[in-house]
Amino acid sequence: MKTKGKATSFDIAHYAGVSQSTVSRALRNSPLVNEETRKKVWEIAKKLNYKVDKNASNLRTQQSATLAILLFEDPTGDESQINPFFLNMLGSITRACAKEGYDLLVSFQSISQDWRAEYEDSHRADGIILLGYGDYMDYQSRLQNLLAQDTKFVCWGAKVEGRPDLTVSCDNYGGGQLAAQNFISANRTNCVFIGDASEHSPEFLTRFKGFKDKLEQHNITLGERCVANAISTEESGYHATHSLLANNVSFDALFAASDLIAIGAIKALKEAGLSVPEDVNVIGFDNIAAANYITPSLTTVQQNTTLAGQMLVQNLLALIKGEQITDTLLPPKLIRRQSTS
Amino acid sequence: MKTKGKATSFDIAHYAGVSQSTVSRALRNSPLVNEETRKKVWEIAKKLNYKVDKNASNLRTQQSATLAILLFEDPTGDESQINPFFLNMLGSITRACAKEGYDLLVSFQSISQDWRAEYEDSHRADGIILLGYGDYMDYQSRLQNLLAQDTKFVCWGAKVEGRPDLTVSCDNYGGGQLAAQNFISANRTNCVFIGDASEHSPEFLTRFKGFKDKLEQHNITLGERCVANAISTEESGYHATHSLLANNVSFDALFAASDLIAIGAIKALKEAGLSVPEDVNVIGFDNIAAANYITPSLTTVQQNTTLAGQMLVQNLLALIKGEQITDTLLPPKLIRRQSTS
DNA sequence: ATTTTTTTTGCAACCAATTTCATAAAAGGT
DNA sequence: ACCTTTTATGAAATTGGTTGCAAAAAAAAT
Repeated sequence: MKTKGKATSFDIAHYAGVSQSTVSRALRNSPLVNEETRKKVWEIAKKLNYKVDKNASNLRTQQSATLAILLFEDPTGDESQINPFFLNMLGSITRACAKEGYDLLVSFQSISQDWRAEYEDSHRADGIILLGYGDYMDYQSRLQNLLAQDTKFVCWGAKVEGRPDLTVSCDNYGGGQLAAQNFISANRTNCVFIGDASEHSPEFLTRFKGFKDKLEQHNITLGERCVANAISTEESGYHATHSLLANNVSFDALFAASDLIAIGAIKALKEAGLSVPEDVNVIGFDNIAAANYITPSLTTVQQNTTLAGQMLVQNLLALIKGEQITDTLLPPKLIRRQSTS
Repeated sequence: MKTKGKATSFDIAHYAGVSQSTVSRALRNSPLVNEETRKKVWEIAKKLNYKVDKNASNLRTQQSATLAILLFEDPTGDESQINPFFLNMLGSITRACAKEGYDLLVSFQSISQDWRAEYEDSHRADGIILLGYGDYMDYQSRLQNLLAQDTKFVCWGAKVEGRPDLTVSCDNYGGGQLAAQNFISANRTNCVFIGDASEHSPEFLTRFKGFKDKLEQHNITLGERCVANAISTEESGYHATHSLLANNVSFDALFAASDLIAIGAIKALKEAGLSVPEDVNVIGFDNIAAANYITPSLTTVQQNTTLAGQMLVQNLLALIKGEQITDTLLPPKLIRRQSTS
C-alpha cells in the first residue's frame, strides 16, 4: 500500500471500497456508520498514516479549534528580554489550551504598530487572548474595533471602567491592600510606591489605589512625593528609587508595582547604603522566579498564573460558545520572604 | 455597505463589478490586473474589513505560513514550573517567526505520551521545531517516523552520532571546555561535575566530555566519584551535591550541567558551611535570568537564545524550501560573575 | 409475503480561496 | 484597414473535507 504525497479520504475510500462520505463519517465516529465499516476505515487510515487536513476541515466547519494570543511587548522595546511574568502566563495558557484540545497561535505585537489581530477574521483562530502591560490608552479604539467586528476575545489585566472588554485579572486592588496591611502590621508607616500610578497602566494604578486606601484607613497618608513613576523593568525601578533618595524622601517601606521594579529598587537601596529589610521593607508584585533568588529574597504579591491561564482560556471558550460570561477577579496572595521583617 | 457575516471575495467582486478571480488577483497584487481595478478592489476590501480566509487559501495553496513548536516537558512532570531556558527560547523563536512572516503554533508535549506531531501532516504547519531536554533515547523511533513521512523539522539540542535529524545547538563541548579552562586558570584542580552524563542527555554528556577532555589535557583526571547524576532542576542539583559532600568527596570547583542545577548546588554548599567562590568555584550553563540574581551571582556558559531561535527558524524555512542545510553549532560564551574567583 | 421501520450508504452541494485556460479588449505594427 | 501582440478579465476546475438529502439495504412488524 503506497501513496504519492499525502493520503486523502478518497484514498481510504478507494481501499475500503466505500464512498468518501462514509470515510469521513467513520473517522469522526459518526453513529451513522456500521461498526465493521468504521473499523475497516480506521485500519486503513492508520496504515496510510492518514491525518485529516485541518484546512479543509476548518474551511467547511468554519471553526479552527485554535486560539490566538497577542503578547504586547513591554514599552522598553528591549529585544532580548521578555518580561518573565508574561512568559509564565504564556506557558500556563499553552497548557490550558492543550487541556481543552485547542491549539495556540502565538504572536508578539508592538503596541505602537497596527495589530495583526486578524487571526479571527481570517479564520485562523476562534478567539483571541490579549496579554500585556503598556499604555492601555492606545488600546481603546482598537478594542472597539474588535468588538465592532464581533471578534471573540478576552484581556488579561485590570478592568477599566467604561471599557467594554471582558477581562481576567488579579485582584490588584486587594493585592495593594495586602502590601499595605503587611507594612502596617510591621509598624512601617513611612511608605513609598514605585510604579506608574496613572490611567496609562490601570493595573499599577489599581495596585496603588488599594495600597493607598488601606493606608488611609489607618490614618496614614501617602504624599505626592512618595510616589515615583516607573515602568516594569529593573532599570526603571532602580532609577525611580534612586531619584527618590536623591530628593531626600525618607521611608522605611517600599511597595513596587512589579517584581522587576522591586529588584531594581533593592539594588538602588543597597547602593545607597540602606539595608533590606532592616532600614526598608520591600514588597513586590507578581512573584516571578527571580523574586526567590535575589538576596534578600523578595516578599511579593503573587499572581496565580496557572489559574489565570485557565480562566482566560475557559472564559474565551465560553464566550465563543455564546455563553454569558463576566469579568473574573483572581485572589492575590502575599508570599513572605526576607525583604520584609 | 453592509455584510451579514464575514465578507468574502465574492462580496467584493459584486461591489467592484468584477469577477471573483480578479478580486483574488488584485488582493495578491498580481501583475495581471489593471492598476485601477486593483485600487478599487483594495478600497472595497478595506471598507468591508475583508480578510483572506486562511483555511481556504491554505487549502488551495497547500501551505500555511505557520511553523509549529513542540516543547517537551522536563522529566520532572512539575506542572507549575517550566524551565526558564526553554521559555526564553520560545520567546526568541516566536520573534524569529514573526520576522519571517510566519505564525507559530505552540504545543507542550509529555515525552512519555505519543506526540501529537501531526501539525505538518494535517497541514496546520509547514514545519516543526522540536525543543526540550529529557530522555532522548525515547525520541529515536519517533524521529525516524517523522523522517519517514518526510516531515520537515529541526531539533534543538545535541547532535547525536547516527541520528539523522537536523539540529541547531550550542557548542556544548566547547562550553564544557570553557568551564574547565576557567577552573584551570584559577588553579582549581579538584573538580566535580553535576548532571546526567549519559547518552540519555546528550547535551549534558557533551558538556561533560568537553569539560573532562580539557582537564585531561592538563593532566587532571576526573574520577568516577567526581560525577554526580542530576536532572535539570534545582532540587536535583541540591541533592546531587548534598550526596557528594556526604560521601566525603572534596573539591574546590564545581561544574553544573545547567544553571538550575548550579543554583541547587550552591544552596547545598552553603548549607554545608562552604562558601562560594572561596571554598568552591561554581560554573553553570545556560545563563538564565536567575543566574544574575542569586548570591553569589553565577558564572555560567551562556547560550545565545536569540541567535538560536533565529537559526532554528531560518534552517527550518530553508529545509522547507528544499535547500540543503547542515547542522548548526552556536558559540558559547563564558559569563564571569561572583561564583568563580 | 408485504408493509413499515430502522440502519447504512452514496451523491452532490458546500466552504472560500487560487490558478489554468480561453477569450475579450486594447495597443502596436505594417 | 488588417493582423499581431499585449494586457486584462472571467469561467470553471481544484483543494479535501463535511453534511443534507435521497435511496438502498436490512431488520422488524403485520
